Amino acid sequence: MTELRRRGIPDATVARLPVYLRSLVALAEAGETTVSSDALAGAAGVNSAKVRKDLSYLGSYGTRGVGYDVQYLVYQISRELGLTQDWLVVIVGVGNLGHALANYGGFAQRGFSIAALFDVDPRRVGEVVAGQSVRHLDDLPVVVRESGVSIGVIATPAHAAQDVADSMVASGVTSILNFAPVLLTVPSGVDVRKVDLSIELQILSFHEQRKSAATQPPVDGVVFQAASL
Amino acid sequence: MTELRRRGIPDATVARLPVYLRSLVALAEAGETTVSSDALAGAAGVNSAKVRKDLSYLGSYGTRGVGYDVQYLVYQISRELGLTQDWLVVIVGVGNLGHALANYGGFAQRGFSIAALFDVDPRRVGEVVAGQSVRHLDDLPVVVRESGVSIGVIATPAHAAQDVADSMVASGVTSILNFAPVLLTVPSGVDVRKVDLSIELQILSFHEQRKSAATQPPVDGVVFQAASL
DNA sequence: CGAGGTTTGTGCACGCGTTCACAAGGCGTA
DNA sequence: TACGCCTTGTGAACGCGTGCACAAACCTCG
Repeated sequence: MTELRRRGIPDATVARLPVYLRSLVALAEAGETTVSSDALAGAAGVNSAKVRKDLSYLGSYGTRGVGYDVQYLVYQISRELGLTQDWLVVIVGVGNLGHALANYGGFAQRGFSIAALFDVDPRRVGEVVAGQSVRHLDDLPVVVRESGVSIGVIATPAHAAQDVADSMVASGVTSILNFAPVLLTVPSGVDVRKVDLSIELQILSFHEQRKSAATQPPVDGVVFQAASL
Repeated sequence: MTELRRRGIPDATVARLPVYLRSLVALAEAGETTVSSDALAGAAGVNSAKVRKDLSYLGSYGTRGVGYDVQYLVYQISRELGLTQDWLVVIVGVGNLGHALANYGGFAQRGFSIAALFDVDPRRVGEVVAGQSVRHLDDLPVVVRESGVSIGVIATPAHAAQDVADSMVASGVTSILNFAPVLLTVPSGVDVRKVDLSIELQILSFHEQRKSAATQPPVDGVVFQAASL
């Protein structure tokens, strides 16, 4: 922790780097060689000051009066995000979501390789999904250890997620992407990111309700109420 | 705009309310009648001060020295999130992800009903998914208008997403949940939430890289060791 | 070579969210 | 009723992220 000056990249910035990266790749494919912070901001949906400040955390890779070299920036962001190396990923739970994830092209595209797929349902074990034969969850520790898998994706029902996470962590997985609607408990040093479809919809519902409430006055009395659970 | 005191609920709080709700429902099913902010905080994975401050935005629903009534809090949060009414949802794109979303039980469970599924692929139109016959995207405006659909889910490839969003907005959809890896442009008044699997993995990759960088010097010191910390 | 135009990099102020810490208030018991 | 215990509700301080505004730096053109 001595010269970790450059390592102080804010989480908010890290979360935006992949967005910049995607925009930059698109620009590169469109034949653009340089891009200004303003143009990149437009493509990424943020303002230009934020782009410049974010990129400044990586170093001074721009040229005043000109902008940023697209290819070079693609490389620098990729390197910072660790995308210059391949990461091995295991997916546990080959239901509808697991299928979708296994077949999702965006993984391989960014250097994430699916090392193996797992399930506990005997009817699914052996099934071929995305070119891989689904293995039984019991094999997870062996695969993770022997292949050096570091990232695990949990696409199981909620009740199974914690056990799967424990098994992953015990086998050596240090980053987990969790799609199950439960709070995972993991040791410090293990990163967990959560994607919860139901929560996203509920947040939309909140804003949607405010919109309709805005069009008509706030009636005090109990007008109508639906199922209160 | 006079007594809109209660309407100033911070976004960060809104994003946590569904998490509290889920914990509270679980507590209710476990037979708990009251819960302290500390216990709820433990279940939701936050600290108790945050729970109390968040809940205070809804009103003073707790009892000092006792805690919160579980059932009552479930009702209040549900009401605030707009979950006491049913929301109609359309899903566009019935690929792997669309299938997963259509079959995801978490939707109906919280009062979200799938009004219709759409795709443009003639081979998919007519297919029955989750009890619904997939319709052609051309029918979207009619369905949205006639049924009063307010929420749209986009599970299409990136290149089709903006057109779908435009069509949704033109038909009356005012909230969009977007799974396509593109920035959607919509008129003000329309809410968009984005879920991007690839970005989540890249964020994990960033942290994963920092871990490995921390255990060995910048040069080739191949001293690999298991989970420290 | 100098002037003008353009764009980066960043110091600074502002605002939001988090956390602390404690007064206010309810409940049970004697 | 009075006392002690417990938990809420919230004022206030702190820290992080955002956005502004501008100096520094680079390019082009005359």
